[in-house]
Amino acid sequence: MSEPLTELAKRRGFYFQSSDAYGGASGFYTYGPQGAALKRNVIDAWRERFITQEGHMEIDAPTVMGEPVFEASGHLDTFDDMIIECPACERSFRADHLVEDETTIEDAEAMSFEAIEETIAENELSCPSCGNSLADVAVSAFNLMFETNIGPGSSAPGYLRPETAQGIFVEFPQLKEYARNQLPFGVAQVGRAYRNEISPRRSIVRVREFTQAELELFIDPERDTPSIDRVQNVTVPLYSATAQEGDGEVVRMTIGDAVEDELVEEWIAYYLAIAAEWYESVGIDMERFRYRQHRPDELSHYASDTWDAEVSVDGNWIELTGFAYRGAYDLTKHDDYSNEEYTIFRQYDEPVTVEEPSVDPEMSVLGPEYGSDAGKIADELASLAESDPDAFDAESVTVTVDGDAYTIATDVANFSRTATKNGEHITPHVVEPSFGVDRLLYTILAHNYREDEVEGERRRSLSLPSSIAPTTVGVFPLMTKDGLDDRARELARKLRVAGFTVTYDDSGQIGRRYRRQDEIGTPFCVTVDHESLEDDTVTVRERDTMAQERVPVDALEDYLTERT
RNA sequence: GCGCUGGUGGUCUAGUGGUAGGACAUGAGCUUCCCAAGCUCAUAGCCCGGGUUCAAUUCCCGGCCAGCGCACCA
Repeated sequence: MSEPLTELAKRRGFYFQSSDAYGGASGFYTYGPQGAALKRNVIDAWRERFITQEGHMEIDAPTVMGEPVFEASGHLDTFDDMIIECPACERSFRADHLVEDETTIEDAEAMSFEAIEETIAENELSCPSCGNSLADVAVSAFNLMFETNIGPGSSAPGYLRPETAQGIFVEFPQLKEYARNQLPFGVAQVGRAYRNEISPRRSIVRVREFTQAELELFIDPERDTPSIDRVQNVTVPLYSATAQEGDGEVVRMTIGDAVEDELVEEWIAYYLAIAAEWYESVGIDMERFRYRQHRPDELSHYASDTWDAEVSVDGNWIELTGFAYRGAYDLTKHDDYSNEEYTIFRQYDEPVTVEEPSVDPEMSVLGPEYGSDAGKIADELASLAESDPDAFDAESVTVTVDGDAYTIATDVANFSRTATKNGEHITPHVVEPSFGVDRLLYTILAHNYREDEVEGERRRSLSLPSSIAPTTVGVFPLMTKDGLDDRARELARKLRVAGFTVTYDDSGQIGRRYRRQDEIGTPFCVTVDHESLEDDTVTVRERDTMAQERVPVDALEDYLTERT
């Protein structure tokens, strides 16, 4: 499997088990110097493509939020699983799924623990695995969210966010101001999220603390369309839901055709296109890459179309990114649960006049005249305008408050049969590409890991793209004498000033130093030798081909810039 | 969470009821060399807790961690 990679990752400082000195903590990893640099470079590349080039904005929200946020988002329910464990075979199952599968109840998730237990007992449900009766077996809770308390005591429970997205949705009312109330606009966030996974697996592929890079694009579903024309010729490998059900296979087709055939929702399609190009640029092997559509049974209840970017590593497909059309779900929920409005005012091209009888009573008349009844009279006038607008054709109208009839002059009521509307409030729809950064790093390492033989010796290297390699250039003196090391140190300093990530190494034989850099994916090594002292040139050695080239020191910066 | 297998320097590993040996890597020195050469020296290890025992890294129990399967997750 991938032991050589895990071994290399630890030995060379990409990532390793966290707090090993205390026995380790399952599902937590520390990125070492190389890993942290690689991660930073990949995230920077992501920002450049998905934020800067798209003209979106980035925010940085807290990782802890209060319970009401997750009540609204649905995570408190959907991440709180009801588990039942069979006493005979000790397998555990989702109790709510069991009830849904075996009875006519369709929404067992909304039931209480007691109700689930009763239902299981009444229907004499048994273990799907061994058939043992599950009646009178207790249902226990397992919440995937890490819980904490905000402030002293337990009156204000909070949770570590299970996804970065809610930090964006929650702040929508403020964020829309920064977008000057104009759709579409995109808000991105790169940050940590936490899930108390039952069993973390496969080193950094499934962990309890991970980094997400998410983009939430807010659109007007009726007016906004993506620039498909700019990406229509991008070819992507699509594994559709229907293909998955039959014997279908991955089909390579252009984004233009995929949208034309209505295989992929057009906004999703746009992101599939730019993401495919981006994945390739950071070193994903596109021969081991596909976009897989969620089948209807795995779609989230709010998503109408979702595609995952998946890669094959060691023969297993792992998910890198989810591209989901989330509709109005998230904003509608927060609109309902909070005190704010999660809508955008969509202005009409032309103001429209609509039939909408209304009154605007002169309270400066009604108030002095009727005292404390004035408010109620105004309310009654409003109802009357709705129920019988024609009544206002007369000189006066009569309304009844608490059994007393009041006759009000029509012009005091300020009746109007029509209203002018300049627009309406709409709830934007959300398109969400959500990247798992740790899995991406794992894949980049796995897809670029090379083993070959050079003169009988095994050579291991990471063929990372220069743009994301932790170190860009290694600078070595051929020998530590005749001032070669001083010259090399000076060159290293100069290149650092020029903005390159440089490592200096004069330890041991030159070949050993090349190999060290090969293992951490450094694309270039520069060697200062005796010739350098005479004509100010150096040897540049390229990682993948091991080819060497003589380059004047003056031209070195340009040489490296062109190739990174 | 359940099951199986495992846990010895930074890495890979040998071995043992009387507290450990190698290789690689790393550091210093010699060598001064364009792809892990050689020599000398050095640094560094039995996952944690309990039990049995005169004595446990070794045997037993529990835990932690890892890989895999189931389940869970996307």
